[in-house]
Amino acid sequence: MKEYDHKKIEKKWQKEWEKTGVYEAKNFSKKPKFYGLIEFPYPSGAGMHVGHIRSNTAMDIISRKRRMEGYNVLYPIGWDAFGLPTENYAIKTGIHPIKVTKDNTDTFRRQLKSIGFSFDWSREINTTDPKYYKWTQWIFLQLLKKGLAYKAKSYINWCLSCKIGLANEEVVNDKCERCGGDTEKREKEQWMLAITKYADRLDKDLDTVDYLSQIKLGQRNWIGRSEGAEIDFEIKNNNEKIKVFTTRPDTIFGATYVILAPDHELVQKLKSQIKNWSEVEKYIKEVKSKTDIERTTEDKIKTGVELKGIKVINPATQEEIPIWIADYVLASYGTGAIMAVPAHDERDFEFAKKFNLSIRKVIEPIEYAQTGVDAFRPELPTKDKEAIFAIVKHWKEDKYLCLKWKNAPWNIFITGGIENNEKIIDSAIREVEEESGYFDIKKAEDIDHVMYAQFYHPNRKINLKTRFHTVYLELGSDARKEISQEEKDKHETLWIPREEVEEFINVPNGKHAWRIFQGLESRCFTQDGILVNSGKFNKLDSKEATKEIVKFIGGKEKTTFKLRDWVFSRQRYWGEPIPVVYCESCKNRKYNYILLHGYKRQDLFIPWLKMELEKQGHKVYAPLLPNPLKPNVVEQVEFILKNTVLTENTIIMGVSLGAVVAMKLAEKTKSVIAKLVLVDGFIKPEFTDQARPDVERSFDWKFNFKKIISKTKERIILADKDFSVVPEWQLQKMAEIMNADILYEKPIAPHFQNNGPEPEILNTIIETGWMPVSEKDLPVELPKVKNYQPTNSGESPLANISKWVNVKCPKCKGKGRRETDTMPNWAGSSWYFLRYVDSKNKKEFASKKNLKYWTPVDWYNGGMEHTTLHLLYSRFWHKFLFDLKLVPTSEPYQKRTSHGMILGEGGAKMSKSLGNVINPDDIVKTYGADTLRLYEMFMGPFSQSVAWSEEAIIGPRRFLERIWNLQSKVQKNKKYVEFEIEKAIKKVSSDIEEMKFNTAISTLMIFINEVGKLESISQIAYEKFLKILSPFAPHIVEELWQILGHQKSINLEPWPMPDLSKIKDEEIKIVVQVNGKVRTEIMIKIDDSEEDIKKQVISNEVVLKQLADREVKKVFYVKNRLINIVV
RNA sequence: GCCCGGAUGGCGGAACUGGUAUACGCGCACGACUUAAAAUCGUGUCUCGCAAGGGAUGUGGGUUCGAUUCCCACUCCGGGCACCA
Repeated sequence: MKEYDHKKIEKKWQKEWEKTGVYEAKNFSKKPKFYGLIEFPYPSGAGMHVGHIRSNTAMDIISRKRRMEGYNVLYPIGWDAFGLPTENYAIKTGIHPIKVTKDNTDTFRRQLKSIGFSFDWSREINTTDPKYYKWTQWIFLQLLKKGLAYKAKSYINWCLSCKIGLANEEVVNDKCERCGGDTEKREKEQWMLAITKYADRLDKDLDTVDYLSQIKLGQRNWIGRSEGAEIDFEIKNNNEKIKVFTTRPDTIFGATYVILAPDHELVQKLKSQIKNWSEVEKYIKEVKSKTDIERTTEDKIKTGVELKGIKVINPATQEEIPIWIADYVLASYGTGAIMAVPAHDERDFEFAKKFNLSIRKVIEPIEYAQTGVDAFRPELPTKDKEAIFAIVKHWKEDKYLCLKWKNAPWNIFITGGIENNEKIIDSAIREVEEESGYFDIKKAEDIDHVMYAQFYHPNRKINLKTRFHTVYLELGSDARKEISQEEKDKHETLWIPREEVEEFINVPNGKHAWRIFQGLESRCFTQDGILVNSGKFNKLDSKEATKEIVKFIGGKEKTTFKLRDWVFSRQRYWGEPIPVVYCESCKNRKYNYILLHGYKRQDLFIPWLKMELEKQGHKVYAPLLPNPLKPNVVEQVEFILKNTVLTENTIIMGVSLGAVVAMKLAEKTKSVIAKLVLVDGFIKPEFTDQARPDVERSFDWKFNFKKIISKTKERIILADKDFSVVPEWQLQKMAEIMNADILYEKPIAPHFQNNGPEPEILNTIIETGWMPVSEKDLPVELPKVKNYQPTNSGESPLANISKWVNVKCPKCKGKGRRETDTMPNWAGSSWYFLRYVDSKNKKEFASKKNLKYWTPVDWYNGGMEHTTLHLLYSRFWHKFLFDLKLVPTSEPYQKRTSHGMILGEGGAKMSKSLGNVINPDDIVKTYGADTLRLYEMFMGPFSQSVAWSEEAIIGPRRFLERIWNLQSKVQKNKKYVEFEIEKAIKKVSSDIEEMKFNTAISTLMIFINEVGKLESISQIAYEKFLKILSPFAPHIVEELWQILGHQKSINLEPWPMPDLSKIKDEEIKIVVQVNGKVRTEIMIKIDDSEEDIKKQVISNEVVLKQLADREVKKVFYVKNRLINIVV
């Protein structure tokens, strides 16, 4: 027997696998498919981190097991190579990022190969390869076409000394991470992606996937769905309204002022009416200059300024209330304005206290007893009652009078009902006298704390819904009357010292009242409760009241999200160029618009659009069409043709039936026209309102779509997603046969009938000047630059290359200017898993056939740090591609798990500066890849962070050596240790599925320890063992497999199924407990009856001794496990 | 401040769904082999106690015949978020 020489063995098998291509996935196969995915690495200059190996090995183990289980497995690899570190390195050294990337990926590739991962290297991808990013750019263009990519002003972090824009992660405590200098926020036009349009689905569809629960939670928190209402507050003596978003419409009667975000657009609009404008302006300036840190930490104390001279009307109370601006209200969330309800919101409460604003209570707390003997009994009637809670102080000591009830589980203060017309304080004094006998009251005070309780009263046998007023009483002396026997039977009275009261009181309401009384709890009550001071809504609970009140004040139920649109621009070099060209002349080109209304005159739609377009210098023809109430399409088409001329400068936009007229016009026009825009249009009459047969009969409903296409340069279909009259499939068919772009939107008013601007309509027809590069000209390749430093103006270094920047406009062929921003790192990684299924495709990002076969990803493992952003972004892109029918599923990943980090020795993060970085190459050299793999899987639970240990790695190495040495003990004819091996197979199989690799390995070790004690081992058992070890340590296993005389790779062997019948023991050991303490063990026959076992145990010597003469009260038997005797 | 994890021997950790706490590995100690050392193999290794027995899973309480596991309160460590109406 040779010695275990890991270097030789590992190299030998890595070569062999590469030669035979055993790990290459076959597109299409009769076998079931399995797609396992790891996050593709960023090839940094530091080389591979041992953490990469941990997660790669885990998926490798699963993939290898799946292959042996008969799956066609895809386990691909590639490089996420765009990004800052490489660019910063290029800035420092002047070496081209392409070269840096090439060197780094070469290192990574060599390192990954040295560990023996079963990647399909034939599908390797690289996000910086133009053949790859061509498709990243292509997806961006699709987003642009659908209106999901747009340019907007947004803030970037700007380093004053480096003079470059910084990513959020480069700003640490408001300082530049590179130079330590100051940073500020600068406004810049940036590309944005409208991920918020997918917020709802990104949230809801989490129900359909198998992600770890923390991951789902992380996603949900990030999306931040919150349901509430939008409510208008009218400004007095002005036509403006303040739109407010609130999740608590039930508290509106308590809204005593309104706050706008300092940068809310209304603030500027109201300037002329604001009497203290200079003060307001000063405040707005101050807020702008504050950094995030100042805003969020130092400034927990709230600041703000009243807008003097204007008031708004509270729509519920009709009161005039003041308007403030304050920076704790964010312009970016909800509507950028709130109604402040200081009595029921902590922040508003704090603000109101500071500025002396009025606080009005409109919700009183309620406690529902749900368990215990006083639980509410729905079958019994409920009585409403007013009552008191009396906190009574001792005449001398700091003690308080409490009652311990005898028939109910209550430790509580004195309570009692208020009788007719009785004053609250009088009622408290009377109750104290009745229940305790004390009557010398020195001081009495209503502390103005009211709360409800709904519970069952065991003495009175009814449900009560009681409103408790809290009263404080102080006794003057111990003077006490005799109390009735009836009271004595109900409860005992106790004096409890102040410190013990909170612990003693066991009714939540009582505890709450006490804490309020002690000043331990804020008087601001933020939960749901019962309404007061709310007019006709009094006595309703929050849930009921919310709906009613929204209806009453004409508000709108609305869901908002914390999620913000995705800032997609980077002023950097090393990223995908954004494939658009800016064309000034296209932006400024003036058109002749023809706007066509639908059935009846559409006053709501046309006027604002006409105004808007004319303001921009376009000519607009928007006639009232003949017979709008009995419309005839043919007649209307002729009317237009008679009254105006169609030229190549004409844009026709039709709404509803107007869209039909528009199509017919396009068919009839002599000159080609610029654009045809169809808003909620249709091509079949049965989808018009059935009450309008005249519309149906107005013409033959035949269209010459070929002609329409040839006569229009561009065709756009805009549809209200929720407008039910025209079904989605018809819109899609229209888009298909007219080769039109289709946009689904959620307009402000249904069917776009808002009487003010509908932003989506404007977006569709107003030219921004940003022209998409023609798809056939993709990719827009990154040009070579001399210097990677961003420009002084904050643009990317690309802006300096005039040859690259100055190009023809893709539309008018006039002078154009390329976008010099590049895409963020997240772009290429949002869809890379789709490319793997067809990585060399030149016509599509991946063929539908391959996508259909391989996607979704069955199992995706990655780091916890990527579970919010990367996962969300790629889910968004995937849903978008799904909507375009380009991918077969709406979710990209069926299952997502995550791994813990590997920390340096001692528990600190591995870093160059600490000098605790472990180079995997060294470990592979001294111990071998198999040892490294085993160690990383064995070191701790996979999902948790673990510190590296130089010492502990020897354990797995010794284990492998023991396995190696065991080969001399293998005997063909030996009876095999079936019990041990079958048990191991079962445990290892299930542990791998649960990613419990550490216990799987310990099972393998236990097996080897057991077998090592024997003289020899049967070949059958040894081979089975090698099979279940093979995913963990593939090299040594192949070698031993070959030594045993096998020709074919062990990879091609089937995964062993545990023979459960061999695991079952005839006789087993069970534990005998007396009073829960282990006393002895006995052997029983498996599945012996409880009776038999009891008999055996009772006569057991040890047990008899323990029992002494005590009587056996009870015996608990857990089948085949334990028996507990209670005496 | 909020959210999510975690806390078990000298160390990494194990324990199914509430049923023998400390599997497996490292380290350490002793022994065998050796002239010797390393390697290897064997034995031992939570703690108090001679033993019988008792005590230990961050702390305090609760539920239970029985709690590392469930509930309540708290402490410490790690990660994420930042006034989200």
